[in-house]
Amino acid sequence: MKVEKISELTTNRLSVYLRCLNELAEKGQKTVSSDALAQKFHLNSAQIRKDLANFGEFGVRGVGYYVDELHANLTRILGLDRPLRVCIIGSGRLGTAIADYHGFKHSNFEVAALFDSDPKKIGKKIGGIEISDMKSFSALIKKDKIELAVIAVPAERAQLVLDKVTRAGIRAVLNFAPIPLKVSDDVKLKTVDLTSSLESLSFFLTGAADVDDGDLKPISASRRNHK
Amino acid sequence: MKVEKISELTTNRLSVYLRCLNELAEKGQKTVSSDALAQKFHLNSAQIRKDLANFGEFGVRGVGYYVDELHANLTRILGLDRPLRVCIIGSGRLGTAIADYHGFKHSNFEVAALFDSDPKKIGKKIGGIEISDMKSFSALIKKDKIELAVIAVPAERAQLVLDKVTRAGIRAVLNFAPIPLKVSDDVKLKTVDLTSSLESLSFFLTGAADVDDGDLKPISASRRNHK
DNA sequence: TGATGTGAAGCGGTTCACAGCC
DNA sequence: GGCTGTGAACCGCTTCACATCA
Repeated sequence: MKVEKISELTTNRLSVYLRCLNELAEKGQKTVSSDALAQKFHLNSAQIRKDLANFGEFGVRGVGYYVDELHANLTRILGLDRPLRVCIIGSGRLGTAIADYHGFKHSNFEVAALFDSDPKKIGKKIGGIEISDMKSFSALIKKDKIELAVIAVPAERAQLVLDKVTRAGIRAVLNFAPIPLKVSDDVKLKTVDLTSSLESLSFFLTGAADVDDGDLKPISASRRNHK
Repeated sequence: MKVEKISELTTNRLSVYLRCLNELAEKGQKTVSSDALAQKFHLNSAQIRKDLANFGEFGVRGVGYYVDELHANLTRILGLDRPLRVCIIGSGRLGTAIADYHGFKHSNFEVAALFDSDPKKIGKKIGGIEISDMKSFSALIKKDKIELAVIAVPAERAQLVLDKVTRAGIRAVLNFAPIPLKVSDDVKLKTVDLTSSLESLSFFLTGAADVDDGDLKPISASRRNHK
């Protein structure tokens, strides 16, 4: 097994497969075929087999994939076989909504810190987590061994925050600020741009577009980083 | 000018160009070249020219694009030249965060209604908008001429809500529930999957991946709808 | 001259079709 | 027989390169 270049399209799908396996395991199903999975997501079964084949031969010919085994493999492949601590920067509505997001529970994510620079917010608690001062950012990141950051601050401050995040040694960032950010080569940045998503939907309302099912396909806009 | 098939990748970029033109206009810049735009987003200038050429010849050879003119054209192309009313279904943290999202102000979006089915929440106000009962959904959608819906309810209820949205005549939906949804062919569904986004980032932390700049490229996972 | 608009080439991801194995 | 794994074909988006025009 050799890891070639894995595209983000693939990792996104792996994550979706994993969630599906969770459900199947709960239902007590032992095996699943690529075809059965494909039908759930309305994609091609070869796609699924190819995605998985990037990482090994997990299937059994004539049988399919063992649910538990594949679940364990996907969990390991995605790096979810250990707790991952996340911090959220920006304790406005969006930041606190994410801090509180129940969807993370099933994964191994733990929101370990919330930051803001507004003195009025610092010290308050959201879902059991106290909002910390951005001034202590770097120290807390190291102390709590935080590996992922979510940026939920206004666009104007996003670049500054990203730089601080990078300097603190964090290498994976989910950004909600709708602005092109420059990021160093060894940091992975993903941007979710809500306005852009809505505007794209608006375009489809104009009738100039076919309604194609855009799912498990590109979704939100984002900006390409510094090369 | 004939509208061919426009991909969602293109519409996402159009939205990003538009935001950039806003800034340029504020700065008082009169013209901009595809090359200058390309450098802002670190993408290819031919990409930008091709994106725009789908809709007409907006540029002037030897000069570039007139900022104001292109801004007006993009606004029209994206269907943002009239108010677009949006409703948000699910008044948890995520729903209310979106209702309050300042990023929508610059566009022509107006959050016209917030829905929930929890009697304890109905009647409360978020950012000046009262939370309405899901029971009056269809009636309110028609009365307020709402054209876009945002689904921010738990995964278990998402399909039911989507069906209701569709029956009410809404044809563009932004979904935050991390679950494959079936949708009728004439409705455009976009899914933003936060868990999947984070899990994808987690994969990059394992070191199995190159860090490529994934920006203005596929971002969040979502599921393909019913064909 | 300088920047657009665009056919053609290039590239990456998806689908097909079938060999291989349980 | 059934389903995986995979080379090859296919397809769509991106990039190149250049003709075109102010």
